Amino acid sequence: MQRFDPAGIEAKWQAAWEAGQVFAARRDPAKPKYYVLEMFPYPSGRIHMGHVRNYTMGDVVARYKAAQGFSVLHPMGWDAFGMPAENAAMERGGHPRDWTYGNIADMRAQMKPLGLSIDWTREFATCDPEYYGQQQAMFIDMLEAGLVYRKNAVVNWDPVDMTVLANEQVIDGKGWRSGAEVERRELTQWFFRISDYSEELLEALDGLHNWPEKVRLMQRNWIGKSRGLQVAFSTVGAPDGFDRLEVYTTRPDTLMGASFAAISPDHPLARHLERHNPAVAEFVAECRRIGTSEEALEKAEKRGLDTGIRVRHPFDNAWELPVYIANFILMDYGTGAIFGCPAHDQRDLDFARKYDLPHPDVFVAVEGGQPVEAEAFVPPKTEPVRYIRGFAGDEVQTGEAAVDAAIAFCEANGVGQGVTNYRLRDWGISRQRYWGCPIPVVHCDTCGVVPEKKENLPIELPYDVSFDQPGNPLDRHPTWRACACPACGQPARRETDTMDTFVDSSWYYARFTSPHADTPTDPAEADYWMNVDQYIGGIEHAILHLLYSRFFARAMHRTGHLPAKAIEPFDALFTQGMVTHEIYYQDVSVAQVGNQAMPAGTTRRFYFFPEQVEQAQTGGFVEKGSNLPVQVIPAQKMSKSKKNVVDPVNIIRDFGADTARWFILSDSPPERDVEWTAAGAEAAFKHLTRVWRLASELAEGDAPAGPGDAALLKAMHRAIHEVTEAIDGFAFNKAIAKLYELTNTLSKADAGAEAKRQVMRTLAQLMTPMVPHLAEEIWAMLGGEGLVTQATWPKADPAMLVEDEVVLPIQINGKRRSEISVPRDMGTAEVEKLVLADDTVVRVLAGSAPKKLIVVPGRIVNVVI
RNA sequence: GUCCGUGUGGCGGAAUGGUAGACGCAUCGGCUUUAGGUGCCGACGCCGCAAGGCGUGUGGGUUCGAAUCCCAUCACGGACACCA
Repeated sequence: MQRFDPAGIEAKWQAAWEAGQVFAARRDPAKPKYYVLEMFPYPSGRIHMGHVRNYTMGDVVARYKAAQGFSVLHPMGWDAFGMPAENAAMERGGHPRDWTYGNIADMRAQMKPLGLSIDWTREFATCDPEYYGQQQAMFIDMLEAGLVYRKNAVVNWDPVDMTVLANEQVIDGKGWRSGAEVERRELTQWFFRISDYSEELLEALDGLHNWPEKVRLMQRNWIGKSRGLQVAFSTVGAPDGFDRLEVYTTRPDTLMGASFAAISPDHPLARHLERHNPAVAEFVAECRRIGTSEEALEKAEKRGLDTGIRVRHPFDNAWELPVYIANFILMDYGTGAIFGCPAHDQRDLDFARKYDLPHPDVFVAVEGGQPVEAEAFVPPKTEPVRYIRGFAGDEVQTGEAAVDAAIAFCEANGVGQGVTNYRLRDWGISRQRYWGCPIPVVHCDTCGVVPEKKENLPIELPYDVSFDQPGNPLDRHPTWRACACPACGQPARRETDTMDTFVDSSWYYARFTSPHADTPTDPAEADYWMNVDQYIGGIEHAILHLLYSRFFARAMHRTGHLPAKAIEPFDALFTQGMVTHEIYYQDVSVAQVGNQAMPAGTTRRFYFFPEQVEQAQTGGFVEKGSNLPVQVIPAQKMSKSKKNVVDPVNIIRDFGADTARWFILSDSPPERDVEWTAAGAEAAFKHLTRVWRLASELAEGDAPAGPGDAALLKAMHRAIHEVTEAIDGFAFNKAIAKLYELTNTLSKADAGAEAKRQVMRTLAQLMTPMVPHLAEEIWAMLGGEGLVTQATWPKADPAMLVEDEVVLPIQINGKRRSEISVPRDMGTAEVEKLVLADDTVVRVLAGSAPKKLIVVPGRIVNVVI
């Protein structure tokens, strides 16, 4: 007999699919459509197991929907702009464009052997001028629609490299290359008015029923709608023009517990003081060294500087509070100024302790008033508390009601007004980098900032740039900046900032519907294919990418590039877990590092790739060859620096794509992390080999009927039902478990060859979404018609799914002690009679009657004694 | 620090208010094979000779009944706006 030969089988069937153009998406008004999309990859150069997992899941859905009669769109492209290409150019020479397109070619070649049902004719990269030219056109439309504007914003500035740093490039407040202390610097930048859509983006979340609840919750918190009070404090001893300080608070009920006010280092008052007071200048400069990320600000030690300025409490002119500049106040949230209530806010309390400020209580717990000691008393907003310094005397209220009352009271007394505030900030898209989509505007001395004419698009990146010095090569280019003003025709200069790569990925899903149209989208195509019916990707994109895409779809609708139904572009979202692997290492003692002697006991850690180690007889792992033991760290996300990576190319070479697909789907639920293990991959291969062998044997057998035909067919219908249900519910691991069961049942069945062949063909159909090559091979072996890829999904016969007898477990006080077998539809009274006659029940009751007898028909019985 | 998740045998997991551990891996026993890191058959949560008891991170609660719902707590992971 022949051997199972995945390499031969896979090449053969991929060629057959290609020849039949089986995966070309066709607009067919007679059919329902289904658009499956996986988050497109960044072309780093190699595919990794995370890609294999993501695209295999999408492929299961795409193939399953096609079998159910949908006209399926399943495209692939490349998120191709970004910093790694520039870093590669700086480190190894070469050009970002060559590096990127080279990587795309490599990755496409690595991906194709997976046998994904992708329509490759729609492929594009975001760095194709054809793509980013349309993006520039939309930028101009958005500018004209008032969705784009310029304002000053802070960036991380590396004073040695003289370049802007991404947050990722700031490590412990220092530039990653230069090691210099990072400064904050203000630049004029381009922004999208996403905050205009705060309320709409928030409300529309309620309609996204097929998104994970956790993602909707994260977006809700990110948008951060809050109702609060904006209140003006009058100042004492402030410079001219600063006689009032506007403060925003979400807890106006604690206004009577104020003990200080604090402003952001970027607040106009701080800016003013900075110019006139060296102590303030020094402190503010120190604050700016923390960087721009919210995370860094929150984690930094809370510090403040007393400005000497005082503000009067709005309810008591004689009550003065000191004004601090504090490093933890964000200029972008509220008014950039707060009042501190240490008694009821932990951060304020820490601050008050540090600077020896009072902390008067406003409320106490209803039962047993608790004084503020080590911790601030912060009850949830819904818990009632007794106000001891409220606006209306002693009263018991929840925080929520007290906030409303406080706002009403302040408004009535002319002290401030209730305002709704959002945490969501406008989207800054300017990047001072080369490898991105040029922002299509022109700076003219006469006309100011003018959008480029659409007929001049795309504004293409120049190829002749150098990366031998830091900063944006577009700024240094000898000729690229020079252009004519689109308004007056006089000599003018191009904008040299490029767009955030998140812009590129905010509309690629729409472009896939008409990838080569000479407008951003083709209305007929977009109308047919949108929305994405199922979007699949990593949870790390839960907020930014998905929120930006939701905004961008609305902007595209407003500028006429998408139909109204597409303003929520992703009908269903699935967030997959990561692929992890154990880490192998040895700690080796070293006497010296470089030419420096190290103290005794100093060790260096060396990591090993999985293929460099093997399991020893003792159960531990050893390095191949040397047989020296290696230590093992439990599985973590695959990462090159820890060498816990497995190259999909090697797995496909050794076992075939079907094995890689089968294993990565089988071992964990899709939303959770999956650990790649060599043993698991081998087991998957063995199972597929077994299925193939079973099919080969059946292909040759004769066809007498057998006594077990009926039972086998019943098992088949049950499997059809269960596998279909599991795939619908994105439970691919369960679908595979059911396929194992059917395989086992089939191989042991006491049935005739004809029935077995029928079940094997159905098994092949059910396996098609996961292991399409093996399924085609079996289908062909057993005389299936055409390609199994194009066969209609099998249907379970409902009559075959019902069991006549059911086993009812009998619990005694909730613990299972016995069971009875009864006809499926037996009445409760009769079941009770049988239960009370059960040996175990009789013995335990010992003559007395049960306190209660609960019968859940068809499920369970509980006897309470 | 803030927001959001996850936690079940030796391991991945199944069961989402009703028999905890489906299915797979590992392990152990048996059979086949010239041989096998092959194939097939069987056992397999923990304690216990057994009867039986215990058991879903930890502590409490709701319920006839809790892995599942609620409260608290611990551990691990993701996001934090210029990584993609």
